[in-house]
Amino acid sequence: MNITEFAALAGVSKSAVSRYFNGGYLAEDKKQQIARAAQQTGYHPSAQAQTLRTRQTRQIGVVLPKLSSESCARVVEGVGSVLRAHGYQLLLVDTANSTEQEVEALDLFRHNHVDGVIFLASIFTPAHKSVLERMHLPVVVVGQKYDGYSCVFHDDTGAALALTRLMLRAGRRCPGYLGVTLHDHAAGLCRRAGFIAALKEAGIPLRPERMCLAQFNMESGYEQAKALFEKAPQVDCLFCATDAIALGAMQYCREVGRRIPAGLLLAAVGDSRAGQSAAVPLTSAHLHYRTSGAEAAELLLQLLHGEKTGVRAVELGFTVVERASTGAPCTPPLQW
Amino acid sequence: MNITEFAALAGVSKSAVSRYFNGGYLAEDKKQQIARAAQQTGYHPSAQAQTLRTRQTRQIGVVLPKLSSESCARVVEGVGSVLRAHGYQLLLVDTANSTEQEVEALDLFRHNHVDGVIFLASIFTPAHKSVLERMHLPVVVVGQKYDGYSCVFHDDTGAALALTRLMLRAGRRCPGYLGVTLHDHAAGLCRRAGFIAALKEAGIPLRPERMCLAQFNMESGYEQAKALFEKAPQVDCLFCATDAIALGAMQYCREVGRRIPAGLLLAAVGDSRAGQSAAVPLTSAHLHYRTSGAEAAELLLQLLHGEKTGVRAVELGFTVVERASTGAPCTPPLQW
DNA sequence: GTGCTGTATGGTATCGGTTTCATTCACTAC
DNA sequence: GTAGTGAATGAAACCGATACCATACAGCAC
Repeated sequence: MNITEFAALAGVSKSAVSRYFNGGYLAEDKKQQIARAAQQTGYHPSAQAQTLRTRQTRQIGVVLPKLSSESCARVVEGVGSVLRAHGYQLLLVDTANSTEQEVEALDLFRHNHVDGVIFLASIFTPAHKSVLERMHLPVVVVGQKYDGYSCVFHDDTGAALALTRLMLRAGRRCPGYLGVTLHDHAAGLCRRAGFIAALKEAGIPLRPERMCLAQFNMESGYEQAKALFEKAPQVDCLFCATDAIALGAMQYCREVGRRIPAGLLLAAVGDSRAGQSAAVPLTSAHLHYRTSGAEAAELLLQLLHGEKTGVRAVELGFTVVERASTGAPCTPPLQW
Repeated sequence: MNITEFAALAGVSKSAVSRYFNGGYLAEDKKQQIARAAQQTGYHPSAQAQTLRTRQTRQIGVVLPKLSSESCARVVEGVGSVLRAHGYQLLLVDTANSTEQEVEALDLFRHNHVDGVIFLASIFTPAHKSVLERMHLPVVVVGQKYDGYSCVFHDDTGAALALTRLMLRAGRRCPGYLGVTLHDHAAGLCRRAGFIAALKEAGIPLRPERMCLAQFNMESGYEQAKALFEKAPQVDCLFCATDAIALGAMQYCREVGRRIPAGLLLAAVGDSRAGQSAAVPLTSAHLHYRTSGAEAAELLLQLLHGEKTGVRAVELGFTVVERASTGAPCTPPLQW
């Protein structure tokens, strides 16, 4: 059933029907006629035809590295809750941590004419830069600050600083570091910077042999913890860039009999559910991922509605949740 | 740039351009002309206009209860990987566990003319039935068997049976049960049935005071574990419908000093990351969620391509991963 | 009565493609 | 030579809406 048929059935013109659904001058009796007919037939205007004419899809593209990562999923939850409330739908692409697929997905959205894009960023390459520039669409970058674009990001440096500081203030003097690739600006570079700042603040020299890089998973955390402790057994507190890495390290400690927190303090970023109920509940910085998703959506809505706010960068804070892995008495888990 | 302009620029007719992109009789020299022009201008046909004419959106609607649930995220990963390989995009709706929103989302997809729908089902109400019937689209239900529709589901009964059996064979005789609402056919009804079957098999009478219902989260698991042990302190092994519930129970045991596995064997369904690195690594049934997502996508593709396979129900197996919570020596975590 | 404003109306062009159709042409078969 | 076939072509109809436009009418001020 299309608008022409429906209009005939309702005994009015196409224009009247269009005005009924979109607002516009329309006599009361016609409104009622159309309402009745719509009730009976279940007629609904075709979203595609509307899109073709209005050039609005009311769809937002979301590009993310890994959906099964708890943090990503929370960001998307936040994005979705806000956008759906405003009548937008989410077109999701999980790029499985592949830079190539990321660029491909952004390009797809460019052609597919979504109304806007939310990009959960990890690593920025020149290819990203290029595709983002060609994209004549509102874009909001989440998780990193990226000049020239609206972004929502976290205080990764501050979180790492606070956690490391916490461990140093507990009297430890041989801090270790398990991070991720420095190409990842937020999780790699910033968190490392925070760690280093804490050392500097405490007057502790930086020792490269106490720092290792891991992948974003528990297995890699295990491997790198092993490598770290073989090189630097004297490490007495350990900052990890992600909860998963810390859990790998915890597993290693469990196996070799190193006690936490007695022999090693452990802290990480992410505040995942796995960290909460870990062997030794994990001290972690809560990064408010759901909030950053929601905030990104709000920013995008502003761009979409053409409010003259322009490009804005929003930095969100963090909450350090102290648990047993840094010697805190075990507290009830943070409410999600 | 639209097809008319582009055709003029390339020095061919609209029809030729259309045939170039869709296949059809076209002279070699024209093909090359068009290819060259496309290269230069970056022209791409409008997806919306194509959709209007062809009535194909190449988008698949996915309805799910909670994205930040690890199992849901994995299913969606599986769905996405298969569908994207076939040129389909995912339109995601997270219904936040609300039945109302679920029905609303399905209705939205019906009007929005996605090519098909994948529905991660939890609870079926008459409203679901009604909206699914009106939906003249291919639908695949994931997580539950639902007559008349293609489904992919897990052997929930078998998994619960196997886990409970495992604990009983270890010599325990007072099994407890922490489940979820029976309105949830798979996680509620089937897993309870498996638990009961194991008791029957072992000749152990069913004791209602040893069975409690919880919500799908750790906090509720904690509360219900407390309730359970206050009613039935003699319980010496506990089956939980989900990992999160088991982790709540574990937390309670930790607080009251009940030892696992010495004082209580604990097993659940889901094999989450949190369970793997829990205080006592959790024995759990791995349900192959990613696979079920992929399988559902394949089923949907068959329906979309009109292969005369008709409605099919696919049941997937499970893998019991024995860990310390049932007394197994701790094994390395299952590769995801 | 005239001019102006705001409400109401339906016809028609338009969005950007695909598909049908009639036609032409080259080639083969008889 | 003629009929038949398949390749190639571009004009035009079509998909289902919205937006513009010209027009009409009622109410009010002057």
